[in-house]
Amino acid sequence: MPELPEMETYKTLLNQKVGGKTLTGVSINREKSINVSPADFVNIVQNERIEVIERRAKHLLFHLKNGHVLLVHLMLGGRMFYGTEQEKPDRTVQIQLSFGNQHLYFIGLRLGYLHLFSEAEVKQELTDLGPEPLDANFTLDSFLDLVKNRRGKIKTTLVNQEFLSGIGNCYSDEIAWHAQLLPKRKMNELNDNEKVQLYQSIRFILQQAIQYGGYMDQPFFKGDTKTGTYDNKKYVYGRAGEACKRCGTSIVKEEISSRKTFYCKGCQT
DNA sequence: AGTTGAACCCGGACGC
DNA sequence: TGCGTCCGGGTTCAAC
Repeated sequence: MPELPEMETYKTLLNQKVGGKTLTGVSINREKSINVSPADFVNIVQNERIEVIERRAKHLLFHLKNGHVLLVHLMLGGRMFYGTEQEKPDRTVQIQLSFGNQHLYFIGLRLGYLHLFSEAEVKQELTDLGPEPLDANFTLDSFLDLVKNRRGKIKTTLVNQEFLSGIGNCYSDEIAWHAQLLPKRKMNELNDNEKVQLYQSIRFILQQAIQYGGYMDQPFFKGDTKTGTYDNKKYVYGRAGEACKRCGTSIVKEEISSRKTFYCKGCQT
């Protein structure tokens, strides 16, 4: 499931591919994926130019010239592909946005969606999100302040979108491993050094994952070599039974707060 | 404030 | 090849 680094990668590539382009066609194959009637959706979106694509947490915002915004959340299993009819993967397409003979395909949307809002409405939709962990304003001091009243586990706190936005199941494990902390440790039981380390690991892991194009291994377009190269860089997530890259101990998989969690018993404490 | 559990959704993996 | 069954998992919401 795409998290911050995956959406950041999509954002960069989308701006290159469709930023400034005009939507020539819209095809809605699954009405549940949108929040207005298909007719209204087409009326507002068709022949409109996409000015810029922005990311907020795990969402993407397609800003249209007419002031409307397409708010995308891929949730689980959702993905996008850009290319011609021939290049598109052999998968069910829920929504298709066309730019001449090139199309942006939304695939695997189940709980994921493409909602149409005004600028004011979209702002309202995103009000409950916590800070962006990679924002320049998100300093060590602001992190320590944020953590002050937290008593939950590292794992559940990191994936809480109201605490920090954009971190999901995969990167919370990667961050805890990098910080050498057990995911089930309580926030309020961390000492100052551990809190500082956690902050630094959040920034490091997310930045590194973006640099490697995230871990979604399906290409965004034909010939895409950027997307998904973090997949074989992963330290713990999905590596149960494999050797820890730091100490060699076998990585374990355990359910923590009803979430699949991976960590190393050898070097995380 | 934290935790748990259910509901949402359906493509695709799996079993026979 | 085909049919039935069940899983995954971010988010929301209710209950404790």
